[in-house]
Amino acid sequence: MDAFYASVELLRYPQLKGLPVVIGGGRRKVDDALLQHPDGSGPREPCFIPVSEFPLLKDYVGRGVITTATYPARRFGVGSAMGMMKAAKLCPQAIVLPVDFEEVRKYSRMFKNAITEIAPVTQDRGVDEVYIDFTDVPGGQREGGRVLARLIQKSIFEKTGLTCSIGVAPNRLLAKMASEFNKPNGISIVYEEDLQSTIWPLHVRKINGIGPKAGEKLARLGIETIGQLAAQDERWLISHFGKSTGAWMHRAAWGRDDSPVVTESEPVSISRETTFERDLHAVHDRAELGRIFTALCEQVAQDLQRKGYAGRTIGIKLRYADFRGATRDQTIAQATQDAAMLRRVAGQCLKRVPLQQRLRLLGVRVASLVPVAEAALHPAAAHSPGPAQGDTLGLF
DNA sequence: AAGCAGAGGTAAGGTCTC
DNA sequence: CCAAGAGACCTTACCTCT
Repeated sequence: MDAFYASVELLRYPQLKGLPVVIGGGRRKVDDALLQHPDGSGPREPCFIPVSEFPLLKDYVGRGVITTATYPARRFGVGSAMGMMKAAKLCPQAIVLPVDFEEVRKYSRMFKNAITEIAPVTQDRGVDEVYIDFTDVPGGQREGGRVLARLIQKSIFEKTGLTCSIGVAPNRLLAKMASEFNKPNGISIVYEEDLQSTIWPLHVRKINGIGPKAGEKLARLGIETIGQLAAQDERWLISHFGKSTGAWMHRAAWGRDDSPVVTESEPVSISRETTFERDLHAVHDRAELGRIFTALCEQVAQDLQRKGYAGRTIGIKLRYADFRGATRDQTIAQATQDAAMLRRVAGQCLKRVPLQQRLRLLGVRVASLVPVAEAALHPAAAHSPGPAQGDTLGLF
């Protein structure tokens, strides 16, 4: 989907079309003040709110990053994952809106439903992306897939008012790259024969899976383009990147990918984490950290119950003020989805980590998940959470 | 008794993606 | 004075069992 989070907001506030808008930053839901009449006469229609009343990036205070920027904002150099303060310097006049996850999920379901009505074999890749298997869709091979891609774009637009970009290729690896070639609202077809002409000139970072670290390491080895990567001996790549990654890199550079479109999958872990508004100290801010910690455990427990899972491996994650991180986890005998149990075990994990430095982030994670069928029928069973956890939380 | 190989689990850290 | 949140997967190390 094109600038998904931002495009969803533009449906609600069409007066912002064509303007630089960024989504991200705060933890707020919808900006309540915006939706109320300044004279206090009650709520008003979002589409009638004058552009001049929207909050601007230059007035933003606090932590956070950009989740999505509209294309007009991107022309100022603003983009996903950029710190808000840096973005404010590049484009102070941009309008800022918080993420509305509920709304985003609603449109995510809508566009995915539009796709599966046409092509039933799909694999989720987050809220705004899917892989689609064209193989057995009637007409899926016409014009290399362009006809079907156009049909899908049309259906998504009719049902949601949103645009997307589609890449069609013999496998997922190449399709993903192809989808980047014609944004926004574009279609790109890549054939096997296009490997040398279209793929090899691209930078290695365009391969889905080669991130900043591998990109840097390849650069240090004198490899910039995918073609140069393809020219390397597989054994040499393995010697530098390990058996699995090295072999994969070699295959990827040659456009080879036989991974299937996986339609169903079980989650591996469920977690919640939060960055504090200011860095907190385990001793000095003990009470506040304790509250946040408990709330995280309760949220994870709620997520587990809602999704019907229990887990045996309970862990914490923290980030110090200097951005170094640490994780600890512990596996227990019996899978749980109980907030008090999570808090007890996570509290034990916390004791195993140095807490002299201030913290900026705390997270709670549950893994080794097992489905719990009854969870939906008996949510939050009212059994006693056990004795107070005061001692296990002594550090807080 | 000591050594080794392979499988599987646990733990910690890191990388990558949207 | 910066750098979110959720989740998947990989590597390495260590331990246990066979």
